[in-house]
Amino acid sequence: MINTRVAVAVHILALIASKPHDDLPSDYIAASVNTNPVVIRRLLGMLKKAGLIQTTAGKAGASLTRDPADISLLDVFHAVEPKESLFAIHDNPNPHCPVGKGIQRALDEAFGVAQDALACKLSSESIEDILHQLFDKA
Amino acid sequence: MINTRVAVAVHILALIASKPHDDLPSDYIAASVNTNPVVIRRLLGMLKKAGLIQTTAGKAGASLTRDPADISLLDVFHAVEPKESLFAIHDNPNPHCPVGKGIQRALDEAFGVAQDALACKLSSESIEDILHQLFDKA
DNA sequence: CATAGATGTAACATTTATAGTTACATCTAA
DNA sequence: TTAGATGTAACTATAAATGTTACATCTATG
Repeated sequence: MINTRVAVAVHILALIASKPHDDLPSDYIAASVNTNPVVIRRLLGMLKKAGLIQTTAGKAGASLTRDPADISLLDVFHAVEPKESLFAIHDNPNPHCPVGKGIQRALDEAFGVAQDALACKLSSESIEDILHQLFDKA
Repeated sequence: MINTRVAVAVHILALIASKPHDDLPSDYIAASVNTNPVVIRRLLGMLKKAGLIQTTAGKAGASLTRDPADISLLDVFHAVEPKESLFAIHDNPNPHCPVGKGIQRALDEAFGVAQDALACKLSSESIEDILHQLFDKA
């Protein structure tokens, strides 16, 4: 199971996007997410490093660097998840066994195909889509 | 990142499929995977519970219950990964915040789409495909 | 310019999942 | 009967995720 960072980061970005004219302190965001403000600031740091938001030390609030429609869930995923492989593969299979020798490459290939499909879908969903889900009455 | 159980389980099944006439003891499989035999037996237990293999207590070896072409990586995934959701979602977002109130449902929806795409690809790859990757010369 | 309130970040604590290990009851087959 | 397996419980070790405390530093304002 993938950690909650992706979910929380989307929550944060949706919150910022939903109040573009307010400066939301990390305490406020933390109250919405229901966690510690430092957890929020850590994630804001990662989102900033990924270029998705802008902040100023000492000054409350964070702002999106681009339109919510142009921030995909894949962007968010990559911002908060450093590992490039979704599936872990065991180390040091026996190189003297025909299966052990080639299994890592075979798994890389097979898992890669699946991961690409996941990434493709994530790249087609945006923060704006999340906002619509949140606020558009069915 | 997803645990190594899926990778190891595929390794195990490929090994069994590659030697259909041998009874491979868990010690042998463990030597190929490079881990402890009990780890292998645990995974064999899960694969058996999922109906992918057959074993007999006290008797060496496990056999596939169906053709390698009919065992998909999605089957393996579900056999060793009990959680139905790939992405974790944080608990107890603030219900008094408009974003907090609806975020879980929105994320469920968004992540579900991506997870379905992943599952689709995994279901289209079989143990037989892995064997081909391992043994067919390019 | 002092100060209240914010960010940025290090350091530590807690919890949980994963993986490895030991031990042993039980079964199979020779 | 006995050697060699499986099945499984129980314990250990390790790592990752999350929560928390503390504090340096910055911003804006009276």
